[in-house]
Order: sequence, then C-alpha cells, then structure tokens
Amino acid sequence: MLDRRLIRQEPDAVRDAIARKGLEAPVDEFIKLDEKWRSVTHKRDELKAEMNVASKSIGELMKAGKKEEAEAAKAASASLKAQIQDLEEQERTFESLLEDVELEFPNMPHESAPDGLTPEDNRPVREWGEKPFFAEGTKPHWEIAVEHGLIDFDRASKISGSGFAVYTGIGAKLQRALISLMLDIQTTKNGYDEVYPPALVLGSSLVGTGNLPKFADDLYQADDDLWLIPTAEVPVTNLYRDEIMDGTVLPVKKCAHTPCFRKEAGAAGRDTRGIQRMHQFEKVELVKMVLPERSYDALEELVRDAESVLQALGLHYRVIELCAGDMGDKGCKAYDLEVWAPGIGEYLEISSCTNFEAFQARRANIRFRRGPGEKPEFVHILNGSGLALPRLIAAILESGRLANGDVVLPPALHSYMGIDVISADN
RNA sequence: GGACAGAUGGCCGAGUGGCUUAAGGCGCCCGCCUGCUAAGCGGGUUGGGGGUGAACGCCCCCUCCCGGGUUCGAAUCCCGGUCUGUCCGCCA
Repeated sequence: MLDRRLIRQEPDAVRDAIARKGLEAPVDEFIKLDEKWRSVTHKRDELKAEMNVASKSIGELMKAGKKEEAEAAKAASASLKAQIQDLEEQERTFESLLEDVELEFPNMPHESAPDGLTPEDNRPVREWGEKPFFAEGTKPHWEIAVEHGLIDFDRASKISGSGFAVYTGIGAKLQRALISLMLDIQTTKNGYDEVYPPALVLGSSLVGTGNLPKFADDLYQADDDLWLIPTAEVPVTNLYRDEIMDGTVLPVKKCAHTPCFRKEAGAAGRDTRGIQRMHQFEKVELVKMVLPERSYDALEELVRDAESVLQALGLHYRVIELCAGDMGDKGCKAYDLEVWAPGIGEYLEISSCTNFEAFQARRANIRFRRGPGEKPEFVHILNGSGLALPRLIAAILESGRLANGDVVLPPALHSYMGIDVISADN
C-alpha cells in the first residue's frame, strides 16, 4: 500500500515508478474515487456537526422542561438525519471501492534499483568461493538422493501427488541438522530472536504482507478464511499488526523456521526436477523491522546475514541485485542469493532479500513512536530467506559428491549430523 | 462442537439513554516548591480521517472489541461477529 497523499499529490511520479516494474497502477481510478470519497466525507462531517449541535440543544430543552420546543427541534432535524444517512452509505461504498483499488497498487522500486524487466537486466554484485572442480563429473541431486536413500520421490507422489518429497533416514536428518545450524547462526551470531509461528493464518494476515487479494492463486486455502502460509514472512510480519512499538525496541529482528506451501501453478517443466520447486518445503526466514532512515543499511546487513550461512557451509554462491521488473510486486529493492549446484550446472536462487519500506507496514498497520508525544510512523520492513532447505540440500549433495559416490558433508554440519560423510555404509 | 461469563484510555477500574468533554486511581511528561531524592501543588497525557494555513497552530468528524441497527441523542438498548475465561464433550 502506498501513501494516499503521495498518490494524490504526485500521481505521475507514482505511475512512472511503477512503470519501471513493467506494471500499471490504477492511478486515475484511485484519484477519481479519492476525490469522491473526500467530498462525501467532508459533506457528511459538516452535517454531523450541525446535528451534534441540534441534539445537544434538544437535551438542554428537555432538561429545562420545554417539551414543546424540544419536539419542534426534533422534527426540524429529521431531514438532516436523512441526508446524513444517505451520505454515510455513499461514504461506505466509496471507502470500500477505494480500499480495493489501493490494495492493487504495486510498490514503487527504489531509485537505486537497476532498470530492466527481465532477469538479464539483473546486476551481479559479488561472488563468494569458487566453483568446485570434478574431474570425473558429478550428478544432479535427485540421483544422489535416491542413490543414498535420502529422498523417496515415488512414495511422495503416491501419497500427495507431484511436487512433494519424502525425506528418509539421513536425508531427513540432514534437513533437521541444517534447520538447527541456520537458526543457531542467526540467533547466536547475527542477533535474531527465534520464533515458531502458526503455519495457518487468517486472510487478513495475507493482506498485510501483500499476498492477498492479488495473489490468491499462489496459495492453498484450508478453510473459509484459514490459509497455509507460503513463507514465515506472513505470520512473523503480522505479529506486530495494529501495534505501535516504542522506537527504542527497533530494530526488531526475528528468525523463524516453518514449512511453506505454494501452489506453483504453471511452473511445471524447467527447474522443477528433483527438489527445486516443491508445493511444501522448509525454510528459515529472517524478518526485520527498522527505522525508515536505516532500512537500506539494514538491507545490506540482511543480505550478509543470509550469506553467512552459505559461507559457514563453504558453498560457492553469487549475489545478484534484481532489476525493477524482476523483484516482484511488493519490493523496493531486492537481492537474490544464488548457490552453485554443480550437478545441474546452474546457480539456484536460494534466498531473496527485500526491502519493502513502508508498503507492508501500511497494509498491516505496524508503527513505532520515536519518543513520548511523537506521532506514530510506519516502520520499514525487510525480509529474506536464510535459507530455503531443498535447494540448499541439493547444493550440498552436488558439491560434496566424491568420485566414489560418497558425499562429504561440510564441517559445520558434522556435530549436528554425527557423521562426516554420507556413504554406502550408513 | 455445546453452555455460561466477559471485553472501557499506557495499566487498573467506575459507569443501565442527555449533567461523560469517560469518574477515581496508577504510570508517564511539563512546571512550581524543595540541600538531593521522596512527598506536596498545578497542568498535560488514545488513535484515525478530513479541512485550513508559509508555519507554531486552528476547525470538524470518528474512536469505550468489530460491523450493522433503534433514537433528535448510544460506552449504555437491539441484531450479527471476533477474541478471552470457565465448565462439558472430543483429543496429540
């Protein structure tokens, strides 16, 4: 959601900024409705003020025992009342239409976000580590996983259809170990507080983060108004919905492990082999709420926090700055982390770190106060994956595979796993 | 799933149709007073929207869980909902 005043006062700037994403916003429709809404509201308020004065004087007349005058005044206010009722109905109608239009507005990209509409326009920022060399080649993770009995794809599709995985034995333990490692890094080294939120949320929470109403098709709906979360971003961000925080508690930094559920409709084909794109997957998410003037520094820190996991695991990756057209609807500026998967020979998007500025805060009404007596302001909200499990597991398996088929685990995992190598023996 | 009870400001808590501009208390802020602190005295202290102004401001509307309704007038009456508590049922 954007600032109503901004759209009113600088409609062209808003339109142009959103056009950089290749998107259109209903600016004209908004302005038309907003004008109607304001004029109706203004008129209604004036009549209400009149009515309030009249009611008060009726009360005084009654008290003074002047029954007849009071009755006359009552009769006189009848038409006022009818007008007010009519205007209130109009006001409700316009307000609701205005909200519908308002929720359709994408966020505006930050001026520093590169121009462009496709991934080719994204800007490489930096790389870490090197591509490992495999003299005798390596394999895609789905082959390695089956070889070692880590994932059972066949039985997964038997019980749940396509797009699911059953992690078995060491495979299941590897996922559990990675979740623990990532949460430990974020809580002990990077200063995040751990939370474990519900995986089912009300529709209003999804409106707050910007998933509804526009992107209902991406989501699983469990009940009338209960939805499966597509990411922990949704429940964690909404923890503070309709709250005014003391500015001194900022920055708020939360990390959470949850399952994530996505329909991924229309995504069949490329990039869907193995565990690259699942309907259900685990993820550790990082969410930050910060002072507005700090949010771009906070974005850089957030990216470093997500990177620290890949560095701890010794995996080669690169950081990409997304162009305006590739960052999606909600963001102002975003970086992707792409981990190298040598078996597939591709970089896999494993984290997306985004600054939403006040877009989500406005939708979810999350504010802070700088000091006693100060006006509440919207916080700036950022989030990033830290990290998504399936692609991380894919990268670990493909990167650690030896010529003899064994998979060497990164040292950071040894104590969590109790083994150093996945081999035929275990 | 069933029954009953409740929801009032930052917090506690009074309030059954107009004297509520929400009593009283606590907390917090500003001032006065005072060797310091405490006490005491005075004042202030929800949030949202709209209008106006260069600005400090000023004006109007709304806000006693939410949404409707009755009434000239609603914290108060009516209807629908949400959440919390207690008991019953079911249950890892």
